[in-house]
Amino acid sequence: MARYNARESETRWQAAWAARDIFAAGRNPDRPKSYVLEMFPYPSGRIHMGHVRNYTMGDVLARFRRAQGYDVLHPMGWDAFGLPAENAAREKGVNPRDWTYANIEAMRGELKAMGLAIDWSREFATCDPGYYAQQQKLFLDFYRAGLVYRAEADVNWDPVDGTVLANEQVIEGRGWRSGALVERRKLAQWFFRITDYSDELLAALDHLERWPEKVRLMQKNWIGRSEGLEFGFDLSNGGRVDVFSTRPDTLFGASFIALSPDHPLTEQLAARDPGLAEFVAECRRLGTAEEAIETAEKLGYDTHLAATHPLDSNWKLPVYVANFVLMAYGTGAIFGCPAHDQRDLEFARKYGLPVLPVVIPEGADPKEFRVGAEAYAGPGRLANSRFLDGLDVAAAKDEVRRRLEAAGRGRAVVQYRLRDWLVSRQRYWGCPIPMIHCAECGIRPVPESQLPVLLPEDARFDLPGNPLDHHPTWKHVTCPCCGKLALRDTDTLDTFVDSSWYFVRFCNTAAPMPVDAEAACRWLPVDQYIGGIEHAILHLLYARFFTRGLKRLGYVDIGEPFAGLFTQGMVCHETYRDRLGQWLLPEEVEKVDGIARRRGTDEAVEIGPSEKMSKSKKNVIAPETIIDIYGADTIRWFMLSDTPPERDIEWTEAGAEGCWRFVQRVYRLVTESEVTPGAAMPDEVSGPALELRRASHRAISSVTEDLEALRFNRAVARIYELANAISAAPQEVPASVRCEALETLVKLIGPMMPHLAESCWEALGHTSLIAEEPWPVADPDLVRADMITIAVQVDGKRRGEIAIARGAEEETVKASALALDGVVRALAGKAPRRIIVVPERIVNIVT
RNA sequence: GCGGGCGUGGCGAAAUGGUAGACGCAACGGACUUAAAAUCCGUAGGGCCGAAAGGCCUGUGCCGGUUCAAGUCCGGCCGCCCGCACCA
Repeated sequence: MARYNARESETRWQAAWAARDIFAAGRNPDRPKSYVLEMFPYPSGRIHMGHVRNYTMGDVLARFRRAQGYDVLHPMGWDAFGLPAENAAREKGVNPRDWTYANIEAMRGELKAMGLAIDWSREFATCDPGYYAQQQKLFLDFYRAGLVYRAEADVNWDPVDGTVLANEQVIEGRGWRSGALVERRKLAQWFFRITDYSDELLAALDHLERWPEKVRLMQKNWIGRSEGLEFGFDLSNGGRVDVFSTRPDTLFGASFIALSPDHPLTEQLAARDPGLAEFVAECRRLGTAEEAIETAEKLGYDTHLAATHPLDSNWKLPVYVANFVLMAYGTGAIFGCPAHDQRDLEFARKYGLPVLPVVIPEGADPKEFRVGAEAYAGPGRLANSRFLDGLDVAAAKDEVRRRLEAAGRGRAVVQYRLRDWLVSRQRYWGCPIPMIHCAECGIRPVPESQLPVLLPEDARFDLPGNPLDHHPTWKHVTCPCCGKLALRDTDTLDTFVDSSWYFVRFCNTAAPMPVDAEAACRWLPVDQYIGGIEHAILHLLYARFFTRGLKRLGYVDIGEPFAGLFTQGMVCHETYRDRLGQWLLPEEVEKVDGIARRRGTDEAVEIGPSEKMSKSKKNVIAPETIIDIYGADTIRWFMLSDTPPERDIEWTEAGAEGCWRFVQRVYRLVTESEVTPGAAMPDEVSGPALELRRASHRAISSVTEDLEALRFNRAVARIYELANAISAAPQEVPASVRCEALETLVKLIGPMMPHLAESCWEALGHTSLIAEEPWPVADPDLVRADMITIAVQVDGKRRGEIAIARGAEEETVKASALALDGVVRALAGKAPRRIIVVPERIVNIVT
């Protein structure tokens, strides 16, 4: 029996593709283009199953498009800057650069073993000086265009590691590595002015039709647009405080003013009020951890200031500092209307403040309506509000706005939750920010002639803090303006900057400027982007912003970077624990008759639920191991089979074996069939031969449709059906028909199991590469059968089926349906009242 | 709390309002084999009747509705998952 040798075949075909360089993009400028991209990996050292799933999907699409006649760009690169390299340097004494490039080397080998149809000539790493040099140029362009600025900001400062931490790296108020309590520090930092595009980033979401609804929604919420009124209250100390409200209609229900603990006025007051200073300190200790917020009591501190109601100068409101008011949103101060805001209600109840309903639900009596434990946030008519009484909410909002605007005390504003993007990082392994700080001239960009600002290779990692900052010489430069001694900016850019334009650079990785306009025009936007949902906001929003910046600068002429987005599910596996509750690796466990034991012992192992593969739970399978055992095509087939691509998939040994068996089965089908390549198809085929031809063309039709829609699991099922039809075809089927079926099968598996397909194609007598063969086209006459089987129902219950010619007369259909035994029995002599015939679908006889 | 998604055999899942469970995994029976592996053939939602052929009932989380016809559409529950969350 012929055995398929995956290892030998895969090496051989990978070499054959490389020798002919068939995956190079841009070789067919006359063809339509297709840019297929998967989110590039961080070079951690090894590829994992998530990568395999992601890159398999992208590869199938890239190969499918190529076969369909597109000029395909399908590149690969490395998101290579970032903290892990620096940590490795601190912990193991290696150079971050050496560590990173060694990882890239290892991972490139693993990716190549997957047989990906990638144009490797375009490969780059974001830590290549050739890339980050261009990024520095872009940073300066953005700076000159007003899209970059420097400002003081509160940041998470880890006093032990001496660096700023991202929010995600602060766990319960402590640095994730050092365990030290994180401090809030005000530091001067660089920002990208993403909020310039708040409205546009929001509005354009509606046109991203090939993006998952979920991602668009998440971005929408993140941008968080709300319309309201900003207006001021005069204070008894002669000052004034501005508030923002989306409910100015409830202004006559106001009971108090609340300032954020971080409000400038709070700071000013705290300087002379130790009680307030203590209160502010306590608020900061509580922190912003989600759990703390959820359970924290509404706390306030009475400043004993009085605020004058803007619509009634005799009305005074108490001014509190409250722990629930965020400086980051609106103006950092609110007016509290307890009757119509749950949070304000809780606060009012605690401090004995009035709760006056001013919006009365339709049908309720304004005199009777009371607010209990729940604030009323619904629609209604205004009451207890003087000239607003009787108006609905919208009209009341308008009226308050009109009056406050007329009085010069307020204005309609649109608030966004989105904040500018802080890109400074006090770290070594990133793109240096090309700025110079001069005592005389201030902050000056590094002149372009002096770009790139390269990272020093002799940094030390044995000290806490930023290695660039305590490098003995690197930061000392002369000012480009006055020539006096000055200092480099020692911060590096957030690595999300690197990934915000890498897909643009792929269009021409050798361009002496950041973007080769002609190449960008040819390839952009990315037609299909594939990656994990975890980037739904950060990376995908930053890239959308960056594209707009690039457009403003004239580098690109597209509105959106990614025309199509697909977010794939995670790869999961069962978890295992020993008697002591310690996690076990899958290879430490063996299962006999469904009972799990520690391999080589009789120690019972507890099988836990299937969860995302993670090092901490040890439920990981190394792709390399699977490729070694079964080959790349098996692992690729697994990733595409059974589970819809957007859902989580569970890796199982049995499933992998099943895939491997199918690989062997296809190979056997091809090599054990007697086929005569090129034999002429008989003019007339009928019976089983016709059925097989139909099966082939149906498969072409449905697999094509499924791949277009990225429904890989359905495409796989259709391919199984074809394989089953070929197996089941009787001897008498002519070799030409069998050959057509086999060639179809091989072409259809081509994008999914490319090595197996090449071997089979060769076995069928071809000397060409299937990777260069066009995608098959279905004959519509063969896709639609002449004879069809339709179900016959009586009163909606299935009672039989009839085989009938397609396009048969309705009367004929009715007659055959009524003649069925089952129908006669079910009717039991009753006359049908109505017979519904849906052509080619169903007959329903209603009594 | 707000927003979104999902709920179908032992499991992963299919199903333009039109034969529910395609296809795969696991399972079971058989063939081949000294034996095993591999392979091939067959069975299979649940229940009942029948020697069999076959027939009947029931079935897509629960309750109701629309329709000749509902896994699919509408209303109301229940459960699970994800995202956001003191956003004024």
